[in-house]
Amino acid sequence: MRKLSREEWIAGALHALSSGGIDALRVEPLASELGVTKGSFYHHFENRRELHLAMLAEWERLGTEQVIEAVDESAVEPRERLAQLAKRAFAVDPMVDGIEIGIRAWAATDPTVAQAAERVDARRIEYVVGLLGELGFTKSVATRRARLLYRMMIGESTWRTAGGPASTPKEIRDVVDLFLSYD
Amino acid sequence: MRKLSREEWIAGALHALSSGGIDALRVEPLASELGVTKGSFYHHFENRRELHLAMLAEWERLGTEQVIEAVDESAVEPRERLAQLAKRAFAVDPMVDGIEIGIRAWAATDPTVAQAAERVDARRIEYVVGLLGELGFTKSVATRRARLLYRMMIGESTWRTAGGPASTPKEIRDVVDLFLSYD
DNA sequence: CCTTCAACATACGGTTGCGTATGGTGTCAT
DNA sequence: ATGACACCATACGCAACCGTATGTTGAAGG
Repeated sequence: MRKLSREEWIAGALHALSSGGIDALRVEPLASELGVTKGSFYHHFENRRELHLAMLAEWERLGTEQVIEAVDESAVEPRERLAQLAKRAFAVDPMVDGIEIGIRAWAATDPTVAQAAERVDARRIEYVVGLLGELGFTKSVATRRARLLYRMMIGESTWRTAGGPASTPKEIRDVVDLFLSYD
Repeated sequence: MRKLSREEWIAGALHALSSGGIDALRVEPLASELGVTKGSFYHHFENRRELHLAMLAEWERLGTEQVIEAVDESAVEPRERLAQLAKRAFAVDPMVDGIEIGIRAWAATDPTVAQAAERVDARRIEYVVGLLGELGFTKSVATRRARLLYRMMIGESTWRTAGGPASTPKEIRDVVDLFLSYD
């Protein structure tokens, strides 16, 4: 009899979300994939909603603080931190891409998810604005540029999920350079 | 007894896709929303798959040729045509946004959809590359810039669907200007 | 060794939705 | 008016899945 933790259920659920969307996340198939029955699920969670909220919280943590901390520790120069961030954001990881678009498609029908996505977006953009500020951009230009850059990063995720080829290193450099050119 | 055409079913299906994703597109609820029963559906379509393919074909048509024709007819100057395209791409239309992200989330699990999305993306980018070429960019720069711009447009759709605020006119102008600056 | 409890299995009722079979209704041409 | 046909309603069997109720197992503590 296999024993699972609540965290393993959440990880498995995020994997399911990534590869099939929130509606493909069904308790019984997921249990089957994890090698148990739904008896296990309803021991760890009240219902599907509770799992959904736990997934959302986990995504919010993984997609903001964890990334920001890693980038901050990678370099001191804002120019280099921006490059590191771009490298991460444009990194090919179908799992991460799938979760990202899965959450955003989900947000279209669930206000709670939409609010979480807005918080994540705001936090990420705020970080990029900070970097651009350190690089000498005015607040207003930095904000506009950060929003542009962020949209492009989301676009990259969405694009790759739909089967498109990833951006090349040359293209990524082009992005950063383009966004660092003054008005 | 209300009478529907096949086209009305497709339009209704695209609406359902837009507001709930492909998994929320169920025959019986959709029939109910259209004021008929599923007897009507199975008269016009063999099964759900046939509806899916019809939706895909309709999206492919609406999202490429129809837009390109409209833009081409709107102006002769490539600079103006690019502005028109940006205006359209960044226009706030929850229905269009929803369909776009719905298709792309769907593409993650259905190879046929992924292929259609790739065709659409290629066709759209090809058009932008043509515009940038007319503006004096070299083929390679034009291609890179077009891909950047296109990712940003997808990002805009995805962003808005998740509840984010639309780009302001000033931001849109900033995008076009930024992308027209030479290397 | 025996209790206890966390972790899981199993069985069940209820709902939703797919696809089929068959019957009804309005419209049009002959 | 009467077939013929396009369009739709209704009823059915079937499968997937949710959540609950209840039984089972294995390990840790006394």
